[in-house]
Amino acid sequence: MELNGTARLILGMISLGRRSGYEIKQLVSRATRHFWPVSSGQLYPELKRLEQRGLIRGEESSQGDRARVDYSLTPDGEDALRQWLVDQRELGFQMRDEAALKFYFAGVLDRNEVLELVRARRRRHERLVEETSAVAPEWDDSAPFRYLTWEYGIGLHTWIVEWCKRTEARLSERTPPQSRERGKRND
Amino acid sequence: MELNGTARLILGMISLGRRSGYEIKQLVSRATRHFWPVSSGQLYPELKRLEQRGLIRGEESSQGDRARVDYSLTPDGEDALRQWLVDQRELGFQMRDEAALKFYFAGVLDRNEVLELVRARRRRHERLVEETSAVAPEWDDSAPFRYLTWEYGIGLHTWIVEWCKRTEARLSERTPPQSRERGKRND
DNA sequence: TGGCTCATGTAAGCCGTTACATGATTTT
DNA sequence: AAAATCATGTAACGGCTTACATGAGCCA
Repeated sequence: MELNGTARLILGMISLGRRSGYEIKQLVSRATRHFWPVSSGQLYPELKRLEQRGLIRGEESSQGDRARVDYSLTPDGEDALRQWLVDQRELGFQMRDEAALKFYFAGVLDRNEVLELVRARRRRHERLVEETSAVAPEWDDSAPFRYLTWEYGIGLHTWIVEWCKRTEARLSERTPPQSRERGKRND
Repeated sequence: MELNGTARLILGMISLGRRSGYEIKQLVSRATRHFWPVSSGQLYPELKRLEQRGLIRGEESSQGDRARVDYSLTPDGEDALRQWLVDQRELGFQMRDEAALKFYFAGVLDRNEVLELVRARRRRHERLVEETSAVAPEWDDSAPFRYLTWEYGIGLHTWIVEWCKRTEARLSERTPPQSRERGKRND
């Protein structure tokens, strides 16, 4: 009973209340996008597969207006979700951070180029903080996890912004513009 | 002249000095693994491709002992690397954080299960901090980026550990063990 | 001699992104 | 009337992981 990433997301999202594929996408873009993205190319086929496996059930909910299908968890689906949530195996964690990689190789660059790189990195996370701030959920005593997750996102990216500021300062105060020639190696 | 993720990594790694595939893997596992991983299944074929594209050049360097190939950048390779480094397009950034996703859906769990989840998350990042601490590079005035990147990793994961501690405290101090029945929805 | 590290690969398969397609309905 | 949003998909492709394979030297 293995669930891929998209399946986990779907089951979880539906456990928050019956939802259509489209609504899941919206909620993802407001809430989990930055630590668990999904694309329609993955979402809709996976909804079909989960229905065939009997973990979710879809019903037409087009009340007069647009055609659409709302899904809800079956008992098997609730079990599968729970099983995953309490699964003791190692929690997956991966990051792909192009700015960090570039920075690691920044020895090839001159001082201004490095600074520009760090500034771009800072802007990126400032934007992430802004975007996240814009979708603040209201506090709900019975469901604190949305809010705490939102706070986590804000805090994490704010920390990165601060790191960028400190690094910019350190790189700026460092001696004269010693632009090391290109191609020079240092093993 | 597009470079995929692995190609960027390879060019950068080789710019730090001529290296074999195996050495690149080692350096990755010590330095970039957490924000830019690579597997041999991707690495070795990509080395061949980059050589065919004329961006790197490999020579046998088996001095008596084992067979191995050391690669160095060609002028075209240096250009390609530089082009990527100063490229102004949006810097890629993605995270896949299973613990964060589980936490978002933690309404399904009872209080102790949530606490266990957060603790597992904390342990994960404590381990990351330890692992990173274990591979501290020495400071090098002419190449500060390795060190600064290392520090970044330590700082980031430490921040996450602290967030977990705060969250554990908040969840613990919160009222009596109100284990909400399963299956209950809150839309 | 058995196991570990060095060193380089291949094959299968999943997973996910991108881009495209369609059509209805609401808004400007 | 045009444009944006709602809503659901499909096809192609790339990238990456996993697992396996091989063989040579090193160390106990």
